[in-house]
Amino acid sequence: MSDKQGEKVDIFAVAKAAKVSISTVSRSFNHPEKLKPATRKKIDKAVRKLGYIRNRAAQTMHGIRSGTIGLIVPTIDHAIFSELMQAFAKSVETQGFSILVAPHDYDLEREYAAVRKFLEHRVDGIALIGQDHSEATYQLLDSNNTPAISIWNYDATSRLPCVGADNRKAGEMAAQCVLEYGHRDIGLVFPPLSGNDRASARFEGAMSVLQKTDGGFTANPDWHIQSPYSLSETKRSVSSMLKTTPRPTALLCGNDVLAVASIYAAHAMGLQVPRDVSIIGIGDFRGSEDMHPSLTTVRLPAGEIGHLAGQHLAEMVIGEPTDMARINCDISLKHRQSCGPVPRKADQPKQKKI
Amino acid sequence: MSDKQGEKVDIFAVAKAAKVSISTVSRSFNHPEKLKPATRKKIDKAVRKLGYIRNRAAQTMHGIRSGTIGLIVPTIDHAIFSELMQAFAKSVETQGFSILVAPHDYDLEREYAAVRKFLEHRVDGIALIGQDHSEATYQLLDSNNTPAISIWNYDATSRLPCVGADNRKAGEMAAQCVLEYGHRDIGLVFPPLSGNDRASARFEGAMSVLQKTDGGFTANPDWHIQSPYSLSETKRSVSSMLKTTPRPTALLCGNDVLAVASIYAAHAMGLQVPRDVSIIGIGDFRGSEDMHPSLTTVRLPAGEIGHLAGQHLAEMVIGEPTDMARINCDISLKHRQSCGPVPRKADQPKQKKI
DNA sequence: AATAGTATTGCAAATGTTTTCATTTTACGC
DNA sequence: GCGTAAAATGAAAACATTTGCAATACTATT
Repeated sequence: MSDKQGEKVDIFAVAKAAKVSISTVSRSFNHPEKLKPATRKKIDKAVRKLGYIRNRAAQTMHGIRSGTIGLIVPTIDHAIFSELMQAFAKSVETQGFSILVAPHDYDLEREYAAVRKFLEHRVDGIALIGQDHSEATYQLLDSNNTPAISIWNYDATSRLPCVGADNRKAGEMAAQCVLEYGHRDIGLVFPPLSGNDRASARFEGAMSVLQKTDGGFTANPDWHIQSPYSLSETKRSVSSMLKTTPRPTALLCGNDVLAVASIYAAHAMGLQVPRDVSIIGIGDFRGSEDMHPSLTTVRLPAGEIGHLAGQHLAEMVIGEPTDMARINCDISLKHRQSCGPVPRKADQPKQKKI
Repeated sequence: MSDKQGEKVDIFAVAKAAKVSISTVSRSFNHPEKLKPATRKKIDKAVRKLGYIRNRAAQTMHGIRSGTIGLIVPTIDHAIFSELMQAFAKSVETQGFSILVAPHDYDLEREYAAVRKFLEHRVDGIALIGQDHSEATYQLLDSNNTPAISIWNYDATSRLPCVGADNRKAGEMAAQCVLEYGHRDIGLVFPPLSGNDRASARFEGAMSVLQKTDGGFTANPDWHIQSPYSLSETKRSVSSMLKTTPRPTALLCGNDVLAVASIYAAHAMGLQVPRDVSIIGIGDFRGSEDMHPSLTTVRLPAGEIGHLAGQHLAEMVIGEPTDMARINCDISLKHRQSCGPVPRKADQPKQKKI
């Protein structure tokens, strides 16, 4: 394979070894069809002999694309973004791009910093999660005419093109589902809403449906938990909620992680799901279907969203400046085992309301 | 903030706007202390007015570091690598690097391709998972004197510096644990071993301990499953293993995903864990501790490994060429609920215990 | 064999920075 | 106010490529 690397091996070294000019070497990479086959072969040989590797930085300087796309996520360490990232990465990779990744820990200042840094690297495109971004971030993107896309939340009025699902509707569907099972004593388990338009939209959707229920939804403040994406913390707070008397007969969770934690919390205190308490999530993360009991949830197709987003952004980068597109991916209620009808009165620990 | 972007805004534009030379502008970024405060202020103003963003590609061409580090993982979409990636990303980020990520789907050819691509981008360092890589990959790394590190598996004879845990020992500890609970009828649930030195090492470790058990470990071929990282498939095959008569009294799983799937499989067929069957994993993924029953497992500190690896690689990039280091992170057995003593004989097929 | 036409190849300018070295400006002691 | 050292700035080369244009080498046609 490669030779000693004592000398730096650049396009000049290759040219010299192949006894051609550097222009010809360059062409052999960028327009191989313009070379005489014999020349191409000579160059290939020299490249292999020297172990030459092209320098994209030098190419980038010519206004040629850098071949990188930036993906900025709240956190890498979360099932839902993992699935998204994987699909996104694969999809842009097939178009020849590499991806730069940065987590910002739900901090919009850090998100801005990440965008800036990526622009310094001259990424060809940038993908952000959701629509909650600082004004500075939006302006930076605007003024730099770097293609950008927002992933995960569909919003017909988004400032950036977006590929995502309707999180409000997801909240509505989840609420609808528990109502249809007859529940009225419903606990809410959501992540912190600020700076997180996905969670906010779900919450609003759920509340709007619940509040116009005439059967009388009980909005008990004790039954409304705000919990971070952490199984253990969520378990703790859900446990204490389930210890109230009476306790809610159903838990509507802002995402599947919280729902899974809720199920564990219920199990740990000896309650059966859904016999004693029904639990519904939003997301349909990897594993939600296979757990026991399997989790009833509103499916948001993370893989599909990631794939489409990647494809779309790549097109924006490569293709003509198309008009701004917004893609709304279908969501669907997955009826599984964790939701069931309201427990009979006798089953409850003490009396139930009305 | 920024002005109209009609004209390209480069260092010349800034220089002109600030009425200084480009050298001065460049210095204001790289050696600000060498500028007269007044000049610095003028330049800052021009930068802000024009919305200038430095071009790292141009810097990189000067042999200056690109400020990127490549991380190549088997898959992004897997809890264990997520945690690792997050820690790694944060750790190199504090040193000012951005990270390029590529998944290779357990395909060493694709891993090679990813390394090549990253080298074209002139990454300052490369991190790979484990020690199983193609010869071509190793040679490429060698000849390019780009700092590289191998993460996740500690191996005293590794070709690259490594930061990881002793996977063989993890296998031994898991085996030791189930033996100490008295189990002899032990089922094995592992991922495919080829091209995966982590899983192979665990398997070998486990087998070596089991085979020198004099109580008589039963190596039943029906009780040895090879299953991909998929809850549903694993559930299926574990279910059928648990239907054999007699069935194993304990399941030793190559990682926590498989262990969790095994627990779900057991639950789904009405078995209790650990009353009817004990289950142990390896990894201690996020969630393993909080599930119900909590998973007994050998903890591999993914976060710590990722953090140390990032720190170490950054040092290799920035600092003097230090001698090759290998870091072995501690692992520990987490005794939790999913493992217990062997069920009394009477309990096995029908009868309930006590 | 000469000519036109075309397929290859080479030259040199351009890309956006950093840095060395030379030059100019400033400050300070007398 | 002058000389000198130190501080600040500028000019130009260097970095590794791509590409438009010019030059050269073929091919086919007469």
